[in-house]
Amino acid sequence: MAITREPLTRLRIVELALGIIDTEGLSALNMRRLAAAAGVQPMSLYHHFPNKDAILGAVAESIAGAALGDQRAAGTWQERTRLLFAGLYELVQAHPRALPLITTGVLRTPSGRHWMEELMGVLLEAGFTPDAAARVYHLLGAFTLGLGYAQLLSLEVPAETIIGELTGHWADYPNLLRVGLQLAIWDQPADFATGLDVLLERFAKELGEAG
Amino acid sequence: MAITREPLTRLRIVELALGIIDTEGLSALNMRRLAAAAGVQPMSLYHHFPNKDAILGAVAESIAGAALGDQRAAGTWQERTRLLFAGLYELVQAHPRALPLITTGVLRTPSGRHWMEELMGVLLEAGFTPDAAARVYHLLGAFTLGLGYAQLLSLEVPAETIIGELTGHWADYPNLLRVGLQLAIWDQPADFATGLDVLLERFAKELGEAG
DNA sequence: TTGTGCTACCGTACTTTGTACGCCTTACTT
DNA sequence: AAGTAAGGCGTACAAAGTACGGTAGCACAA
Repeated sequence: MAITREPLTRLRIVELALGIIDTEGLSALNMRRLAAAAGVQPMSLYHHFPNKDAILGAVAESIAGAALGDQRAAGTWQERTRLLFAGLYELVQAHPRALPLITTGVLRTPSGRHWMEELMGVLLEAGFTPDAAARVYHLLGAFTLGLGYAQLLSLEVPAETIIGELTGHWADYPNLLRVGLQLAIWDQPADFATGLDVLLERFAKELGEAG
Repeated sequence: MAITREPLTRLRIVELALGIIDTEGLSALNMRRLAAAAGVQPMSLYHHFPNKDAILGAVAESIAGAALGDQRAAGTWQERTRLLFAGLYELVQAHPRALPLITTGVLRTPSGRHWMEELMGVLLEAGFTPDAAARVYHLLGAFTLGLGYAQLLSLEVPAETIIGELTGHWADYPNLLRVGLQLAIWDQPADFATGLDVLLERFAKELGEAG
């Protein structure tokens, strides 16, 4: 009665990899660790992927597909844009530890390209010039990614660490002391919504003046 | 007549490391490469730093010191805040490839802490509650960092690569096609200024309503 | 002059991680 | 029954961080 383990597939490898990344971080993911999680010898992974990079790419694709899958909403261009970026934000929040992957990979996956195409469609249809549409994408994209990196940072360098480094020096930092733990407590989704609205409003005004 | 090379010092190691990071990227920096650049054997580096991480930390400190050194400006709180973030932005633009270091390290260096203390001083003095001050920092910080990561991305995945991946699929992406190269051409500093202004304006309004 | 100790630097070797290469087993086909 | 392809494995090597124990040159006291 042999122990029959789950068969190794691309999908299973990707799922396990994402699990490791989410719980232990990107740097904890290595081929031996991943193989062990799958109950298999390291070299077996290479039957399904040519190398580690390909696995990371597949992880990015998987994440992107799940969050950016089918975003086709109605409404004003503001509402539709907001929805598109809400999807991106969700992605970034769901897997902050995979962010470096997402940054370099998402827009190069089919789902990512679709998302981008959709966004450009919305903006051009609303009357933005190609130039202005690119600007909207750049600014909102940077803002959204930035929030993701802030999230990642708070995972990798917990507030206690920073506070620990400050003990004994509070006298030098009276204002930091006053703000204190507020720096660690953060209703990020609410702030994301605020920032997005403010920027969108600005773009709307520009559009009105130009159009 | 022996060839006398520059003596190895902490400063020299940091400068060489930053040079390698700036020109070849973080992943190109390893102890053997760094030693070779200094004209020295790898283990000699360990006389000046306990390990590689310490070198990276010193690089972060050096960068932070240069850009956030002494920022003590007069003016309205908006002007002072803008100046502080302009410094951060400058830092991020000057060494985009060192961004991952900066993200985890800058606020943990003396210069970074000073910057933070200064910022909190400006905001609290302006009448923001500690809570609101933290919010300003979070949002503007994420925005600024996000732009930095966008810069890094454009270095690591050049526009030609992405465009190359799209050839043959343009029919599927009519809107992307219309925007085309505009996506790669980006007056980022101008957009940084715009974004910063818009967000600051919003914070000013909130302050007015609350105060 | 000789010993003592300190600073800067180096050689060797071990560990971790990615992966090239080729073998083995299983299951299905003919 | 024999062939064959897919999936899995064992061995081995290269790149990179670094522990450990030197050595060489200099300063200075006895």
